[in-house]
Amino acid sequence: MVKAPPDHTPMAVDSQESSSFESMMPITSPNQLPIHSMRKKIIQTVFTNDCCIFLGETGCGKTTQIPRFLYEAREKKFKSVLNKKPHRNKNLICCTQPRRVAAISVAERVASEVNQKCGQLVGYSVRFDEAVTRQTKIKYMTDGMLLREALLDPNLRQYSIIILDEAHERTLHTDLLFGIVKQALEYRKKSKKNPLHILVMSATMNVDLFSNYFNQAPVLYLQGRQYPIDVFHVQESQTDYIHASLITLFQIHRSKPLNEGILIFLTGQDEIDSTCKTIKHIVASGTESLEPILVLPLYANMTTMKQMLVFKQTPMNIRKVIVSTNIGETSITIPGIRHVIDCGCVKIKTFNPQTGLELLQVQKISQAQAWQRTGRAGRECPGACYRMYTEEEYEKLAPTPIPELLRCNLATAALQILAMGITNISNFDFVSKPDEKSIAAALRELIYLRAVQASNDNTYELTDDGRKMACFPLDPKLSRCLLASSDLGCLEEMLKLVSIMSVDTIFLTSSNINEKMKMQRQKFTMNEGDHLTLLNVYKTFIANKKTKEWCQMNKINRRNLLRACAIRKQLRRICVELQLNIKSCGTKFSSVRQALAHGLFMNVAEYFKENDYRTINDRHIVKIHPSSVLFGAKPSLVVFTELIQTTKRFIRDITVVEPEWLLESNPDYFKTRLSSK
DNA sequence: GAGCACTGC
Repeated sequence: MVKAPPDHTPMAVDSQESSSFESMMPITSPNQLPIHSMRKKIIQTVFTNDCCIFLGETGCGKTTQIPRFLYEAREKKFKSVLNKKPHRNKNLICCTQPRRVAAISVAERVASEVNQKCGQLVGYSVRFDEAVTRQTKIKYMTDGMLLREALLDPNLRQYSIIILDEAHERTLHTDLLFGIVKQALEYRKKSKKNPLHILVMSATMNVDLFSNYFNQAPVLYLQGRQYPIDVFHVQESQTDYIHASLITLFQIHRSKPLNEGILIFLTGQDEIDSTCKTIKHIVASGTESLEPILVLPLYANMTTMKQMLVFKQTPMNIRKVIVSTNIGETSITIPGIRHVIDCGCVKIKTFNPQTGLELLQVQKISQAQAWQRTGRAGRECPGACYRMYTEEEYEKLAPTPIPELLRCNLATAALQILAMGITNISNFDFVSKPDEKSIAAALRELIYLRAVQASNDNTYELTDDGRKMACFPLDPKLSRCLLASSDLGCLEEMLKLVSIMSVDTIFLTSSNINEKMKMQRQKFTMNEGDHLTLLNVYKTFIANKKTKEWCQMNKINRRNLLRACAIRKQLRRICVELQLNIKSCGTKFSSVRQALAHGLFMNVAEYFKENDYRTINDRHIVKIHPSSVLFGAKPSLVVFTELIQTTKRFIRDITVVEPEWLLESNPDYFKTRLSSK
């Protein structure tokens, strides 16, 4: 059953998979896909095994075609044997995706291929959006959505086939699902009715890891359709990848036809904005007569309108150059790209459980990521990739990125695992097991938050509050804030605040942030700190009918604020279900700050000296982030949402608190820690 | 007086 892996040649990619924007591209008839020649083998492998692994690069059509194959094969079998269809709304086939847009757009595509509307036979389910009816048999969903369902039914009984797609990305949710579906598989095998089949789909890496995890599950290799991509490495190691990228860019620009688009991968907003400026400057300076270039930045914290510019067709006599973060790696597919320039680096957040510090830093990419970037050059036709690192340097890169589960705070994951009735986290069957210290740190945090209590033998159980906290799609610290605000009579305010804290920054930032903009911002400033300031923005946004004009005038990211509104609605519904005390405190904001202190009491810093603060928990010396409204002020005691190290250690989103609040809410914790009093 | 990558429930 196992075939030899294909050569690791440049990947081929087409428009069959991922991203909502691809519907703009010409659709290839699915019958042309090479995967159809393997149909029989695919069906046989899935139905004769509990679990199997399919490997295939993007573009082999596995995401769109395989669920359909399996559905059709099963229908045929049922019709011939029983002459009737399986039960309604059971025996679903689901296929998980790490991203919402992928789940939705693939579902829409497959629905149209069977000449139906989305939500009939083929549907999707993502947060805030669902197209599923009683007729639905094939359901595309985000991995996080299936994880939510697993909290209600850990055995996932409405599914007969579960496909974990894009498993190589090793997202937190997919990794947790590995353990959950494995357990469900064993349970359903024992119960002997309603058998479950698991299918893991991945790019060509981690084969042994996945196969071994599922007791030597068989592996099937799927051939992709390949557009060749030429890969070039620099001859000598580069110290300045931006400079190297610029030189490469202009070499391509001088020698290649203008209709061939160029995609440059860099690491962050500042770097991208300044590089775009430099490119424009070089072209405009006219020291060398160059053909015109349209330079467009691309990163997540831009308005949707600005992001959409990269999809626009460029006139024939202008070169399109996109300078992007790794949002351009998987999330957004840009048409017309023939050349990729890869700086070899990525900005990534890591968490150190020992120190509780989050680090946001530039790191080298993995080999897998290098190929993912390379693949972006050949989505429509042959292309080229220019790597700003030597071949030797490439060989030294880690083969795959570190799974998210191994580099994040595990508190939320631990709470979810406990909520599914698994009392010993260390016994949870992780694909890649996190450090015992990380698990211990997460449990300690949950105990402090009174979500969990230790019973004997290394086992833990949820408290009543913990069960409630697990219902919220939030960091447990924020769930605690909600419960506290219910007691303090300010849940309405906290719902708004927690929702804003769940989205990216609502302020538009750019390098040309001017004084006028700062003045606009100051209108919202509350002296008690950033949290009440954010709440103020939210309220003013609502009072101004959520209009685009108001957002533009105040340099507010409307997309993120609207998202916060949707989150608030969802959280409020959960509060109603949990019968919390939904009240407003009016203008008595001190209760909001007190409720914040109840959830964020592990994030407290006291004034130390000059511009330095010291955290109560681990005695780190930190500074107030310049984006804070309290920057420059020196309150003696604050709580903060986030402690992150970039160039320095910063605390972000800060509120002034009173020592009494802390002592009253968690006397044991603070008795020994607070130096004042 | 610095400047946050990307997902997801």
